[in-house]
Amino acid sequence: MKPRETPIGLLLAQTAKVVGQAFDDTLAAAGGSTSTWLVLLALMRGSHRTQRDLAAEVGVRGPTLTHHLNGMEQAGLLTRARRPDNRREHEVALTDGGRALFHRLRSAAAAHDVRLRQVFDPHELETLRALLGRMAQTVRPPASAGRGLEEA
Amino acid sequence: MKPRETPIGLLLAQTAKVVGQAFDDTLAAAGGSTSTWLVLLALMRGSHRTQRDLAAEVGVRGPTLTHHLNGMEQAGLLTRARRPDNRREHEVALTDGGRALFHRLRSAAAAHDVRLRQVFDPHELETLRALLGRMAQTVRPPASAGRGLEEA
DNA sequence: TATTGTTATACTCTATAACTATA
DNA sequence: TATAGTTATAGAGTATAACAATA
Repeated sequence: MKPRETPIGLLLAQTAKVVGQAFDDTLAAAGGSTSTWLVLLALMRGSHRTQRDLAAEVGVRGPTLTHHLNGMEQAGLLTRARRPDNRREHEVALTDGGRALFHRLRSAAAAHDVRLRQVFDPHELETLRALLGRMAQTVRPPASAGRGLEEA
Repeated sequence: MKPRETPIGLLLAQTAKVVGQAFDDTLAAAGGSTSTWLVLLALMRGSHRTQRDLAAEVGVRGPTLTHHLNGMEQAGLLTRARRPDNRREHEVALTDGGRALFHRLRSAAAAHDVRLRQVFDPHELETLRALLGRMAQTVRPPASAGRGLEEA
């Protein structure tokens, strides 16, 4: 009876749990959270127009984004206003406070990343990136790849 | 201006999110969930005596474990009874239904793992294991390692 | 008193369904 | 009607504080 290796999926899940928790803690200490960080990051990138785009970028559904935006707006991090040219669409704009938090969280996230990187040499880091990238694509084929799993 | 690489922490978080979601879906399709799976796994391992041990093994606090055990007991997956020798401690025992679900989820998890493994050769898999292991230890030093970060 | 576990309560993140406002 | 976003509601997972039971 060979001593079964931990399934790679379980190992990844466990790793993600502790690493993710550590990341949460880091951001919390800087006055934020992972979801706030992801929203701020997407807003700063600016590669969106509608909240739908934004939600997709953050990786959540519309109501979930609305939920986060509500909290962030109340915290004075951003404002929402209907676009004059198409009043269905809402323009989400960061306030100075929002930008300030972004920078603080970015520093915290960067410091966290430095810690993570410290145990890897550049080659390992690249290897890890590549492997994680392939793993992600394994479970989530890049959008327009066709499903072809159950439909054969 | 170099086009900043995605921080490794963020990449790991994103990967974990999609891979974890896929794993959840897999288990849900088999009639379970990740937390149920982790509890079943720990129970089958049997390397615990008290619920405290069990909670630690699963990676949650006491009340969270109680919460899950409540649901699983109601679902007929397990029973709880005070130990005669020390009535403070509760013996958690899987029912036939619990064991059946364990096997079903194990199959589902195994199938999921096969999919994940398909994109890696054995060497890559070993590399990935090693890198993930070191990453986990970076943020969560193995228990009795001493903290020595803020206390220098 | 110390240990084991539960109850009460609450928070975060997420989602679906139904709704409003606009086009 | 179709699209953008919000509201209402719910559920899963987690936690802390206070409690009960047992030793």
